[in-house]
Amino acid sequence: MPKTENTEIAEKDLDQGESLLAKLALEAELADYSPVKGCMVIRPYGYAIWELIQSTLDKMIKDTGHQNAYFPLFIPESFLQKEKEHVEGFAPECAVVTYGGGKELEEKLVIRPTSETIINHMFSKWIQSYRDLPMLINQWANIVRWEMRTRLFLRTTEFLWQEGHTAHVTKEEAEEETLKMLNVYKTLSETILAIPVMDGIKTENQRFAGAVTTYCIEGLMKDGKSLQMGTSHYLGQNFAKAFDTKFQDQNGQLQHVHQTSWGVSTRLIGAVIMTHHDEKGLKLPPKIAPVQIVIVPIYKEQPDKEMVLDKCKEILNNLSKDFRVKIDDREQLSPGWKFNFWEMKGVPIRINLGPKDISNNVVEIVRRDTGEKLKNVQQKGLNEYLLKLSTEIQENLFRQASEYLNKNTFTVTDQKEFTEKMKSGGYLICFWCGNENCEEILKQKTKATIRCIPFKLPVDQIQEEGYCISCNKKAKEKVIFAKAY
RNA sequence: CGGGGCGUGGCUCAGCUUGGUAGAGCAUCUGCUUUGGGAGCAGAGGGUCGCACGUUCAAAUCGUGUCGCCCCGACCA
Repeated sequence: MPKTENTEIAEKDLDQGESLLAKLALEAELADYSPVKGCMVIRPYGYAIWELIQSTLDKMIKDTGHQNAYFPLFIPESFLQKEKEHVEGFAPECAVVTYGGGKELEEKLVIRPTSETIINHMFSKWIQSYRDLPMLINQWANIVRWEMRTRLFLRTTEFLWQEGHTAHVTKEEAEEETLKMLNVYKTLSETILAIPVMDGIKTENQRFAGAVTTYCIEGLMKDGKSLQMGTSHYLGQNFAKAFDTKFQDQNGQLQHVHQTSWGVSTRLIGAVIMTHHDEKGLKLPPKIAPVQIVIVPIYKEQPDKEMVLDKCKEILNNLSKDFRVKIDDREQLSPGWKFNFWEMKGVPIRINLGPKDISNNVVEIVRRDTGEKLKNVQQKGLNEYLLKLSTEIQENLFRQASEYLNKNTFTVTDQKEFTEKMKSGGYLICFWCGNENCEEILKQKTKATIRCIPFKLPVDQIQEEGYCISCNKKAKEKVIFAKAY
């Protein structure tokens, strides 16, 4: 595989691709394969990451006025069929229950691939007047989509997510909501997961089945492929019409509501894995690290041991106020083994503590993001020091990922260059005439698809008009192409 | 659904071509020495070789079938 000049995409990453993802997820004990094909078990360490993402996002969702609720896993088959595009989009990947209680069911039950239909059914009951609007609901749930090909965290048959569903009086209000939540996702990704994203609009090809407009955030993974990390849809009145979700306005007129839906899933954990790692293993951003600091005691003989462990506990107690911290006091394992173990698990900060440090009232600190060893850090004021360091690591991971994104984003104007550059992955920005066929031709050639029509472009790329990368006709839209998961 | 790979102690795998008493490393247990970047020595326990049928005096090994998982492709808000 030829290495393009400006790219830092390592050849080994290109080769390993997803086996790298599986290796990291399995080794770091985030997940395991389940006995059921395409499904995975999220292990405690992986689930702890999810809980941290979840609690942060849950607060953001509530802070923007939404309330949590829960709707059933089973959806009557007839519901799905009420919206034409929706059923066409989802039918092939639905799991359907036909038996219950030992009898064949009168109406088959679809295991939710998403909940627009059943939620609209309820909305149409709950919404009568403009005074009932906006209705702002979120649910945390599991969903099932029968995918042909699965990958740990990135695409599994069952996965966990959050789906927001809102209903509004006007189109404008609903569109504003759609963009507001997309922006929440962007903030979550950048400030919590330390992953920079491209935000934009999906082309018709990739629009959510039943939506008017689909917006997305896309992240560039370390192997050069793009990952859709979140979507937000303006649904217009499509579902409202299908489910007769109407309200009476101030003039007494009946109108259909304007709706949105938006979601992110456990795929975000896959994004973290594929963005932050090196040959030693994961690098978890402090804000979602289940263990932010691990203390490794180092001792030789008995009197040392007790003294070292006591000191470790003392430090743990102090740090516990500000951090998720843990002592690895397993006796049978050598310090060296523990260093490698916690590095593989992605713990952002490690403290090595031995007799020498204790006699000098210092500790040795090792940063996971840079590998840097910080010797002789004073025990006095350690919390403040580590709070600062933790922030710095969080920011540094984001900075590194941003640099990577910038270095692997190119503007291309002719097809030869496109084909050549796409070999090594990354984002290619170019003009596109809007014809789906043009995208298809390039997809056949390079496997790349249009990820989105970006909201913002680098300053030097602002240009009113150009020529379609595929057919060379005049084009107004600039799009981002990439190979995708 | 097509192509490929795999299935052997808890884990990673060798053994299969050319049938002949099931192996290694790691892990576990015991003892001693160790512990600042994946510790050493000595000893011990643990497997009806995915399943079924067949060939054979004899099958982890050969044949047929079957089940499962993984990978690649087709598919995919």
